[in-house]
Amino acid sequence: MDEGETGGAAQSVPALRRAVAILDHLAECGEPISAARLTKALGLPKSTAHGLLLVLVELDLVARSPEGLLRPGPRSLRWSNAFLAQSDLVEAFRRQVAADEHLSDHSVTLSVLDGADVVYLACRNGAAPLGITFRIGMRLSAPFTATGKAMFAAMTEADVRRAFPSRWPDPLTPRSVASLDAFLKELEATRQRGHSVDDGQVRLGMACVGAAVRDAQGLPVAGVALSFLEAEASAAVLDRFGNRLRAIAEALSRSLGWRG
Amino acid sequence: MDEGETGGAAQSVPALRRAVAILDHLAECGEPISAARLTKALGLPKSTAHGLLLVLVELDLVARSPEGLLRPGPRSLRWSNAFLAQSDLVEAFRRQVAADEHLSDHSVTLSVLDGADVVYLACRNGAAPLGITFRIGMRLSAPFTATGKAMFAAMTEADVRRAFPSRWPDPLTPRSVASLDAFLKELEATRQRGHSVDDGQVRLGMACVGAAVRDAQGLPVAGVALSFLEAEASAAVLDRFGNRLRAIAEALSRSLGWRG
DNA sequence: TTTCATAGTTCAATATATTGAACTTTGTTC
DNA sequence: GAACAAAGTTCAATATATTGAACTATGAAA
Repeated sequence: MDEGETGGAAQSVPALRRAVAILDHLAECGEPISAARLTKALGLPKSTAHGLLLVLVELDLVARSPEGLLRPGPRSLRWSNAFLAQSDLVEAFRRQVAADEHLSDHSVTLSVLDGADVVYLACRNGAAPLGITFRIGMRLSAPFTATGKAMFAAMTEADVRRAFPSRWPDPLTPRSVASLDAFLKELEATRQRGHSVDDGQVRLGMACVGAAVRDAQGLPVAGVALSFLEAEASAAVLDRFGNRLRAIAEALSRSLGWRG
Repeated sequence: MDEGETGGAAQSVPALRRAVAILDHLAECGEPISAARLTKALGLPKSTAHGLLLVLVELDLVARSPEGLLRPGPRSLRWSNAFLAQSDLVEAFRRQVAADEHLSDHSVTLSVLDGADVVYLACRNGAAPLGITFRIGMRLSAPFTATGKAMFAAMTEADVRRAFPSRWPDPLTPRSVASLDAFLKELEATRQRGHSVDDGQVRLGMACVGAAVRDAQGLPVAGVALSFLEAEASAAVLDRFGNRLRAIAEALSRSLGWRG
């Protein structure tokens, strides 16, 4: 999901770009925000924002409270549901997870990289009170997650460096890997081990193992992970489930045409 | 989620409206489609569609395959996740379902009405092989679903008739209620019974009970339902869980400010 | 290979969206 | 209640998006 180039004649469609910027901002904000704050934050002319927001509200992309506060509306649900329904990867993951009884008590997730974040595309939450519930569409800083680590471990160092051109993401816990250099060392260990490990980098008390899913060209296009309470995550357990996960990742990779 | 009015000065923002129409069509289509077919289906000028699609692809709202086929892209995930994260109703449902051990083996769903469909906002799928997996964002014709029946039973006959001005939705199974008049009779039975019942109208072999969630004004804003294999859905079971569900719907309604 | 139809791409004249400025409404302070 | 600042709304001149027509590329049929 790179910042793509338009190719050929440059197209602008500024209304659409601004609508997307508005929706992204509302999503990142995490709480309702006034039109004035939104307009200032995005540097839009008042009139433009006014017109755009009227239509965004009409189209159910934005919801306006009686007090005039704005938050995302429900329209995007139909598109995101359609995206997931038409994803071969998600379908393969859902099938694989439904069929695997070894994983039944644990949280299993599938995510992809989007810039410096992972985005969760499918989640099967287990019963353990991890203190975190994975949600489809949820984003986390990639270097701290088992899925992110697994995907980056399958890339060149140059590609990893390119993903983090400026400041390192804010840590999620005191255990979150603190720098790019330390991250590169972890990735080497991940490659040696065959699967990735998050030992409390996303959430204290939670441990995860992860593995990368590859496409037909061998590029890492997704990561799968399994999460545990830290108390049950002995080295033997992590290894056992790490291997299980690698097998799943391989099965998914093969369904995407990988022939490694 | 009515077709809202713009209020005040009419705003057009046609690029945005057309982008939304494109995304809706891709979502409804259910499979990848060529730009030419999409353009013809929506009656757009070729040039306009061309430009819009270039930008939609650039913004990750649409994905284009190497063969030029179009399908929804991943961008909407962040907005739909934000919408769900900021919904008091969804939050209350998630909390309620997580806390209720009576429901643990069954599929529990929360949906809202959108025109003649219900849209699922939250789903906790159980272990039973219902032959259907509820997904967030998924839509079904409302009259056949337990949640739809529950919501319509809490409306006036005029409002129900207004929701179905033209042809009756295509049945999902041979048991799907066949007409508006038959539906109105079902709604009367639902009101008498206190909860709704779908006895194979969505999927043969699956039975559901449902109840409506009301807002502070007493209007039905959502429905909750519990699904079973038909083989386990004796009248006693349906009644027991119907009552359980009504209690859940009441708790949710109260969290939305209902004081009935 | 040629022909033809369809799909995709480019471009500038025309249509209309954008937005600065003015106005109105709302909320706060004195 | 008056004064003031900020938020929200309107409107037409200006900027630019839209799109018909022309062109290019692709695929199928003969």
